[in-house]
Amino acid sequence: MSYSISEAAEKSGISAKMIRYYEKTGLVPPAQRADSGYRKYSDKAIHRLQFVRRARDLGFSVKDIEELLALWSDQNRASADVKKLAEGHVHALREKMDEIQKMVDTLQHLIECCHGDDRPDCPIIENLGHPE
Amino acid sequence: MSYSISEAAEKSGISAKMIRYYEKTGLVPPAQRADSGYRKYSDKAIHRLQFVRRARDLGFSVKDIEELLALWSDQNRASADVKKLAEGHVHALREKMDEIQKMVDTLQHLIECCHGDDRPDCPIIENLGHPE
DNA sequence: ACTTGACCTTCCAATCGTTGGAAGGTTTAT
DNA sequence: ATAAACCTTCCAACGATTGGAAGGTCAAGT
Repeated sequence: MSYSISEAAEKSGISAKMIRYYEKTGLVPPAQRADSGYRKYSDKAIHRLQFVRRARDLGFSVKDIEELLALWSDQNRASADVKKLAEGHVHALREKMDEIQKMVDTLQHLIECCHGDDRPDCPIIENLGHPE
Repeated sequence: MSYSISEAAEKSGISAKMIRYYEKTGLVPPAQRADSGYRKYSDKAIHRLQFVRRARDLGFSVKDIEELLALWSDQNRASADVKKLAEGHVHALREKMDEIQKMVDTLQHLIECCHGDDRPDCPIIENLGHPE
């Protein structure tokens, strides 16, 4: 049994556009083709796409996913390698969160200080103009 | 007194590349020019760049900064308009944080379940392959 | 006066992940 | 036969930033 690209898109949650893009950039192997030139996808190929989708949902970069796919299909992998990759990613995510948290803290403080009425006086604008 | 683009970059914390880009896209008005064609920046122009820098540090998009700059130079602004803009931005930041937090939670759980040794068994890879 | 190095200019390309559209071919159903 | 719903490739845009190439200008040292 094999599926068209739009069926593969539906089953994997990755748009047809992105499936073609992932193929072009080598993240997934070239799809088989029907006589018409249409791509067709086996269950295995779709499973691979689902793996990619899941990894992207967890925020992994395409580059990371390349490594994850290699580890996935490597029966002799060391789980330590997977763990290291995941830990690095979590670390990056935490840094991004901290960064955003700092922004939110600052903004929230300014927002609370702003009366938010018709008058022009505004601690938010003032802070942007003259941060201390 | 006026400054070169690299001096403006140093004083504002925005790279010369980006200053030119901001000018091209209309975020900041075209800089004055010396006879040589070199851009020159007044204290006021640099102040404007600092405003932009500060707003970007708080994560505002260039589009938002356009509005903030307009409000900044509008003596008749309503602080409510500034507040609304800031609140919208904080809301978006919080959503992004929540998204990342969910990723971190999932990943952290998987990482804790992974023994991380030479053996191939790995709950992280398994989850990517068969999420439940 | 001349050279050197540090600056400046514009223009074009790449990054990352994704979406959009155009122009054209194929399949499917009426 | 025809229309709708697919599919193909190719090219462009998003947002913010960086990089480089090719060439002009400035300031200092000799």
